[in-house]
Amino acid sequence: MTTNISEQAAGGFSYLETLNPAQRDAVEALDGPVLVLAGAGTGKTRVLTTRLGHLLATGRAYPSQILAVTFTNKAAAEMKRRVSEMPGASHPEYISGAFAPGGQPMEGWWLGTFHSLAARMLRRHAEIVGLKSNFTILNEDDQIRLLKQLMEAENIDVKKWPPRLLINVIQKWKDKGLTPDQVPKDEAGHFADGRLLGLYRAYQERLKILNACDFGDLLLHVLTIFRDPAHEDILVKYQEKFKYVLVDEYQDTNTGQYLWLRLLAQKHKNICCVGDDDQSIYGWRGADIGNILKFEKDFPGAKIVRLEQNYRSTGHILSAANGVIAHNQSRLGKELWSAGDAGHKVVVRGVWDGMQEAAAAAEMIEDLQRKGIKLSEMAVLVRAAHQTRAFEERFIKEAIPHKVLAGMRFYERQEIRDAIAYLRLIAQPDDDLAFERTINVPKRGIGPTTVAKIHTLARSRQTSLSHALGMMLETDELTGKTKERLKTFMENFERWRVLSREMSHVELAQIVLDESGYTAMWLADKSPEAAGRLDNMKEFVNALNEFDNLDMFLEHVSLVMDSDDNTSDEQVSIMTYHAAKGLEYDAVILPGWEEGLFPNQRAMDENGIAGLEEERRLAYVGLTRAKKRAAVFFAANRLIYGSWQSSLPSRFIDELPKDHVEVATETGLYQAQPRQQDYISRGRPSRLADISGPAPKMESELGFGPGDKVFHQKFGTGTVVTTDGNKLDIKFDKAGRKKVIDSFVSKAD
DNA sequence: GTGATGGCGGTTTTT
DNA sequence: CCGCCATCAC
Repeated sequence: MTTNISEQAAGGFSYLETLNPAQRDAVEALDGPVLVLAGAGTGKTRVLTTRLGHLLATGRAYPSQILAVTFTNKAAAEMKRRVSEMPGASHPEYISGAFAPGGQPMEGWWLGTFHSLAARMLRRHAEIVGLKSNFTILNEDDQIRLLKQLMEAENIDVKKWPPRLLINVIQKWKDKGLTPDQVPKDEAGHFADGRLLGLYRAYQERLKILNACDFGDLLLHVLTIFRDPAHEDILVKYQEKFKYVLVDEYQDTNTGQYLWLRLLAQKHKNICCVGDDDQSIYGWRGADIGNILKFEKDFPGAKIVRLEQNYRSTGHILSAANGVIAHNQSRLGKELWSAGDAGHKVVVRGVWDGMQEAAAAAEMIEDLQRKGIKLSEMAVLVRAAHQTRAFEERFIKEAIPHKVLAGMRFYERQEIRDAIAYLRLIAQPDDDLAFERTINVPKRGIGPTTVAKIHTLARSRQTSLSHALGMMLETDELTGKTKERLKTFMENFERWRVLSREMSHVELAQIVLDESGYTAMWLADKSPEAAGRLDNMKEFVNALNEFDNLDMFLEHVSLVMDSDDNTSDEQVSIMTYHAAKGLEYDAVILPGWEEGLFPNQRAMDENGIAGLEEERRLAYVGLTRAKKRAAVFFAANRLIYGSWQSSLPSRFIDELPKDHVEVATETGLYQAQPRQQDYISRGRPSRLADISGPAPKMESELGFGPGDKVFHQKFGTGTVVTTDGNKLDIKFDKAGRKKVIDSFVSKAD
């Protein structure tokens, strides 16, 4: 089987000749540690895939000996696709099965996300950490519900300590590779009155009983196994197996992922990490740019290659992006250049409010279409998922084909999660969370009291809810209709479990949805969204066809959380900056460049300068997605929590170098703002910032004071109640009480 | 056990 | 303004 490979090796590697010298360097340095600092659009993915193909073509390794890690499922799928097109890698032995549905790693290939690869390892050694190999992977919702239950059992006030917040803290520990025993005592701190560490421990215990783990556990458990001297053989086996390690988006790895990589690469030390510090946008999830700096320390003699020639964007766009990112203090520093022409300047346009912004985007899209750019080559990128709505609505109105790749993901929709819960409970009777989700959906007259009874029994017998209910049904604990219904419920599942062995999971899913009454429930529902939900359920059953069996599907669902209906038709894409990483479009529209929204106020409040710089990197990522056209919008007014707020243009707009910008603002809404460099909080101060902020002055910066009569274009006339810097609290005659920036009102008499 | 009502808090980004 | 909850009447 190696014959073909050596023939390839004997011939020249034609694919190397199309690379520039730096790229070629990065590809050909196969042995030893390599760090590739690759700016946006410098051919990073190309280098990675070519390198992967080159490893195969030169016969250095079989696919099973290469660990290739990406950050997103999309990136993993893309890499598989591109490797398969490599001349040296096209040997059928290597490619067969490379395209697992949903981008899961296939037998033989170890190419995937950190999480999917770790899950695969964990399934092989699950029993070491007290799990069974068919453990379920919890989503965020399950995690929060579970923690909440534990808190209620421990009498911790869930109002004072929102489970969502606490689960985040726990998640951060997990991201750092810390089990409950390893969390530094002082770090557990004041959370939940000092009881968070105990909660963490209880939560992990509970997960074990449920035979489940959360996202962080996938890596954490594997790390635990690797670090356990009693199981050294396992680590050694993997270390020997993986002759070569490739890592994409290295700047976004967190500590746990870093430790995982370092352990795995220890034997052969052939590790190649590709990253760009300027595109590090996952600091909030524990990503540590320090990992880039640590690389040389941990792998002495590492070869460092810089890719700075940009092939993606035209000159003005690239210069604009460079100009913005240059304002960041903490960066390794690099300047991208392009051999291409200057192209068009970045358009900056101010509009009155969010609706006009969406209209302006629609208008621009139609204009670009007339100029010959395809809809599939355009994208609207936003800071936060909720911003997508205004654009979606407007595009529907204007009949602009579009797809939203953010916000509610397919598998997170209620009806889909319900359907999945049914399937989960069939596959795993002990899945308590699925049990709770299905027990009274559709309504069966099983209320909290009954569920509590089952809970109590389950807890005292240390068993699952399903099992506890089974026991209970043999007693007289339950009576009448309740008992009847629960019996039917149990019998249904037993029957479905039998069916699942003899029929395809697709048929099974359809039967379960119908027989459980779930379909009927939505058919009977006359709310406007019921029809859409039924459609989604059809799509769901359809999606099952892509998988060989139920288990594979469930694995996919927990890791991917997105359906693959990537119908790359003629549609404009709407998504977040985070989702856009690694993608490129001819034209990119970047709305919402306003202080507080982008840069996001909370990011700045919580993380200060570091937070601001991460926001700036997002701006950089956004701009560098554009090949030919980029447009930045900001609105003077926003509807926030149902009330209108004036907003100021983002400081990032001022940071765009003038020579590369074309201002297209009609009403003079935009003028450069004089401001101090190191002053973070500007515009409306947040609740948090208020605490330490400067004491409010009686008079605003523009000379408004309490009692002044003022006029606002949107709200009409009103009276100033209080002032705080340039922010006025005004009681409007018609519109009620609003907070407004003083430059948006004028004195009235 | 269920459905209606009203108060309150919340909007960052994802595997 | 929305969705989530706790509470209350049936």
